[in-house]
Amino acid sequence: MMKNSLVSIARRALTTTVNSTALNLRCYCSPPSSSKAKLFVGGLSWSVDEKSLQDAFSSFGEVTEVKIIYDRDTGRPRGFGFVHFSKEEDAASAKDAMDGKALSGRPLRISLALERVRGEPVVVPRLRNTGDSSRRDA
DNA sequence: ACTGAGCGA
Repeated sequence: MMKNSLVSIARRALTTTVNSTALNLRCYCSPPSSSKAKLFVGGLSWSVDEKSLQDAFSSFGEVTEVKIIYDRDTGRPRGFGFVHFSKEEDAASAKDAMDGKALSGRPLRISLALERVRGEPVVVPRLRNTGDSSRRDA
């Protein structure tokens, strides 16, 4: 029970980007019970399309939404996307079935999509201290 | 043309 509660704790993925002037923080939360029908598909070939993913995943269940993430800087696909299923079990089946399978000649990495935290990414204007040594908080 | 380990506006 208690261990299950600990496991149920939402894990946070923190991406820290250190710049000369600012520190960019992006937080993601893992859904405890909801939005499990959302799959993160990584390792996608840069030549893959949304319709390809939809066609590949619709074979396992009803795909409600398919979106491939493109880089807004270069305009090229980052190589990963998100697939929404109407049923969580179908999403899990598709994940278990398509995970490790090669699409467009490239192995796919499928996992539960982490839900991005609401709001905009936290941007810290400046680092308080470089911290040459690990500081202990009282 | 080449590249990649990554969670979206």
